Amino acid sequence: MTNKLLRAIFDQMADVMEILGEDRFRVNSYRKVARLIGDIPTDVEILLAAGKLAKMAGIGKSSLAKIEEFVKTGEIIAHRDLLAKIPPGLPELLNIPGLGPKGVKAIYDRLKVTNVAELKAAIETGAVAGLSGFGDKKAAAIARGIAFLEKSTGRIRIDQALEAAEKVRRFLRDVSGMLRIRTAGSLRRWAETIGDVDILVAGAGGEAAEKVVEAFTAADFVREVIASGPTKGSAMIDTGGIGVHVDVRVVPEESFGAAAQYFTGSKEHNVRLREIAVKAKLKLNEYGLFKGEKMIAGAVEEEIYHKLGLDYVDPLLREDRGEVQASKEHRLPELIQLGDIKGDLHLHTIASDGDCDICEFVETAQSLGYKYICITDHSKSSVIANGLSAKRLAQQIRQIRKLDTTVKGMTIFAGCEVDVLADGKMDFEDELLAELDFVIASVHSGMSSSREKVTTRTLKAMDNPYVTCIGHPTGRLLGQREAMDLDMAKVIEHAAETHTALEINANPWRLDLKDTHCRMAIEAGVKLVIGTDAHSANGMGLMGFGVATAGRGWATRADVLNTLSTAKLKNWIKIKRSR
DNA sequence: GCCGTTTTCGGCCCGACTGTTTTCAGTCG
Repeated sequence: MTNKLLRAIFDQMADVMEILGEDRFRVNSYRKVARLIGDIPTDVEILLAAGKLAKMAGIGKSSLAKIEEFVKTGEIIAHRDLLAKIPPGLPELLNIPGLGPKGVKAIYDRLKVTNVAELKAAIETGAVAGLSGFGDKKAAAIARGIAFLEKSTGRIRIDQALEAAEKVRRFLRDVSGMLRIRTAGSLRRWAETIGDVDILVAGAGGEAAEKVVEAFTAADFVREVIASGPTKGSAMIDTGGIGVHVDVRVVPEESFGAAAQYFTGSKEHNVRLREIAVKAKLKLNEYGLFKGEKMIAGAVEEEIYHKLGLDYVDPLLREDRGEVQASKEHRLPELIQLGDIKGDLHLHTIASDGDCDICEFVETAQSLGYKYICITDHSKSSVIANGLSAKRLAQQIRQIRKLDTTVKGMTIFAGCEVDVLADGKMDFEDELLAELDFVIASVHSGMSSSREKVTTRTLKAMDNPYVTCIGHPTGRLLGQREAMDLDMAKVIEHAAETHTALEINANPWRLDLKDTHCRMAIEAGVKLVIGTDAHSANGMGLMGFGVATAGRGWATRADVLNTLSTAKLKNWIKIKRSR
C-alpha cells in the first residue's frame, strides 16, 4: 500500500514542479523514483529496513531521505510545500491531451484558471483562444481533450487492443506500396492494459508512404482523425463498440528493425539503449543506429542490440526492470513459450457455469497437442456459478475416471476450483479433496476486506495439504474491480513454505498474478500454473495471454508447472500431500 | 535529482506533428 501511495506522491511532486517550470531533468528524476517504487512488489518499508532501497539505481540521497521521512511520519514536508504553491485542481489539468505543463502554467498565470470546470468556461468565452501562443485551433483541441477525458475509460484490455490492431492490419494489407506490417508499442510487449495501438508499416518512401497514411485516416472504421502527416497517422477507431486510439507509422524498409525497436519501447527501455549508444559515440533513433553519418544497423531489430554489445531482448522484458544490464551480462532468461505448455488445469464445464462438456475440452486439448487437462468446476458456495455439491463432485470424479480410461494419449485430471471460505477453510471436507488430483483454492467473496483479513485467509488456504494452487490470487478484474489488498510478500513466502503453486489466470480480464508478482514468486522459488479459466472450448485459446504474462515476469519453462510431463506433474503434486 | 573505467561538475534520448509563428515552442510517444 505504501508503494502505491509513495508513487502517487512522487508523481504529484513531479507534476507540480513541471507546472512551476523547474528543471526538467530534476522533474524526470522524481518521475523515475515514482516508477521504480510503483514497480517493486515488495513493501518499501521492508526494502528500506534491509538497506536495499539505497542501492537501487535512480534512488539517490534526497529521494531516500524523503522515503524514510514518509515511512516514519506518514508524510513528506517537501510534498506538502509543493502542493501549497499551486491550487489543488491544477495538476489534473495535465491529464488533458494536448495540454502540457507550459499550457497549464499559462492559463493559470494569465486567466486564473485552477480546475477543469473553470478551463471549460474559459474556452467557451474565448479567453483561451485569445491568449498569445494559443488560438482557435489550440482551444478547440483542448476542448476535445477534455471531452475525450470525460468519456474515456482509460486504458483498454489487451484482447480489445488485439482486436483493433487486427482490424487495422487487415485493412492495411490491401493498401498498395506497403511491404511489411507489425504491431509495436505496449501491445507487442503484451502489457496488461494498452493506452494506444501502434502499427508499423514498412513501405516505399515519399508518396507511397503518404498514401498509406491517407488510406488509414480515410478508412470507414475511423471515428476521428487526431493527426495526419507524411509518415504518421493517428486516429480513434471504432471496434467492438469502443473507441481505440491507433497510430500508424510508415518507415523505409531499411529502417524497419530500428523503427520496430523504437516504437515497441518501453520509453524507459529505449532511454537506456540510447544512453549506451551515446557512450559508444553512436546515435540511435527510429531510422537506425548511426556512427557519424553512417548507418551501422537498422533493417533488423536484433542487429541494433548486437551492435550495442547487447543480447537481443525479448519485447516482453523491455520495461527497464534490469533487462538491459542482464543482456549486457548475457544472463537474460530463456523465456517460456506457448509451445512449452502441456496442458490446461483450470476449466469449467456445464456442470457449474461453463458452456461445454468435458468431451469438448478433451477434443480441443487434443487439437492443441496437450498431454493433460484438469476439470475444475466451482464448489458449492459459489451458488451463482452453480457450484457443485459434494455429491455432484463425487459423481463427476467417477465420470472423469471412467472417461480417462477411454481417451488415448492424454490424461484427464479430476479437480475443483474450491472456494476459500471467510475463515480460510475450504468449501469441501478434506476427505473429498483427497479424492481429487488437483485443487485450486480461490477467494470469490469478501475481496474488499482488510489487508490482514484477505492475507490471513489466503495463507490459511495454503496450509490445507490438498490445495495445489491458489487461483487468481488477487481477484482483480482489469478496469472493473480492484485487486485484493494482499500482502504479496507473505503470500509468496508461504507458498514456498507449503509447496503451493500460484496461478497465472490467463483470462485477459484477470492476468492474475501479474508480471511483477510472477517475478517475485519465481525469485522465491515458487512454481506457477498458467490456467485459462475457460468456460468454453474457445476459452482454452486464451493460454497465450498467460504465457506472455509469465514471460513478462521473466519465467522460464522450469518455473511453470503445466510445462511438466504428466508423470512429473503428478510427482510434484504428491510432494505436498506426503509431507 | 542522479550519476561517474573519460566526469564529484556537468551532463542527462530523439524526432514527428501541430499550431502559432514567420523560425519555433509545446506536446507526445
